[in-house]
Amino acid sequence: MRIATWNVNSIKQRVGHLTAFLDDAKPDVVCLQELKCQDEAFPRAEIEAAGYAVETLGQKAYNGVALLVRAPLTLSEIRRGLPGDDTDEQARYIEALVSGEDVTPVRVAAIYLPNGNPVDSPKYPYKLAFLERLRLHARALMAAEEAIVLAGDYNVIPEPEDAADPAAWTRDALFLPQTRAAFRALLAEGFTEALRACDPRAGIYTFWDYQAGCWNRNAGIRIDHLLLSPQAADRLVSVSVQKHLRGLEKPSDHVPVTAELA
DNA sequence: ATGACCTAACTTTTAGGA
Repeated sequence: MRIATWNVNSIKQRVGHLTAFLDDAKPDVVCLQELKCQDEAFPRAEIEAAGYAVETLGQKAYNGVALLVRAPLTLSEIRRGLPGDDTDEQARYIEALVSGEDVTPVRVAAIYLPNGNPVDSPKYPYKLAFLERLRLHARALMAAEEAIVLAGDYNVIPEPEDAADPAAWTRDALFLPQTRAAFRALLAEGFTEALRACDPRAGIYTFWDYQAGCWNRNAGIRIDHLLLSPQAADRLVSVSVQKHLRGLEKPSDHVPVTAELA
C-alpha cells in the first residue's frame, strides 16, 4: 500500500498538479494539507474522476486537510478534528481506516500542524498544545495495536541535517528545542519516522520557500513526515520524496513524501 | 549582491505562511 502526504498550498490552485501526481505515482492513499477552501469548493469531481474517494475537513482561506483513497479501497471510521480541545476550530486533522479485500487495514491521519511563528505570540503555545494533544491521541490509537500512519506537514525540522542552513532556524518555531522535544515525545510513544528508517543521509528536503531563490539554491527543510506504528513499520518497504514536483510551473512550496507498505 | 514569493479575501492592502 502506497501512502503519500502533500501540503498542496491551495487545492484549487494545485488540482492539476495533484491529478497528474495521482495518474503518475498511483498512490493508494493521499493525505493533503493546506486546502485553503471550504468543503463545498473542494474540486471533488476531478479527483473522483481520477479514481479516488475523498473525505475532507475544509476551512475558509486557511488550513484544511483531506484523505484520498484509490478504488477499490475504502475509507471508514472517519474522525474530523483532533480530540482534546472543543474550542479549536482550525481544520488540521482528519483520520480514517483504509480497508479493502485482501488488504490488512491501515488507520491513516492527515495532519497539518501549526506553524507556531512568531514564537512570542499565542501561536507558539497553540503549536505545542497541538503536539501534546496529538501525542495523547496517538497513544490512545496505539493501544489497539493496529497499523497506523500519522502523515502530514508537521512544521518540525527534527534535526540539524534536515535543514540546508540550520543556523537560520535556531530561533524559529519549526526548530526550537521545545518543538523538537515535543516531536521526539510523539515518536517515543512508539512511532517510527518512515524516511529516517530508510535513509540516514543529510540534505533530504520537502519544503523550499518561494522567496529568496530557495529552490534554485536548494535551501530547503524537511518538515513533512510519516510516523508509523510498529505494525505499520514492520510492513515498510521504501520511502521516496517527489522532489521534481517543486520544479513545475506554479508549484506548491512543499513536495509529496510517499511510503510503500507491504 | 544575503536581493528575491504565493495565496485568499466582502481585494487596491493585509494576514498568514515557514
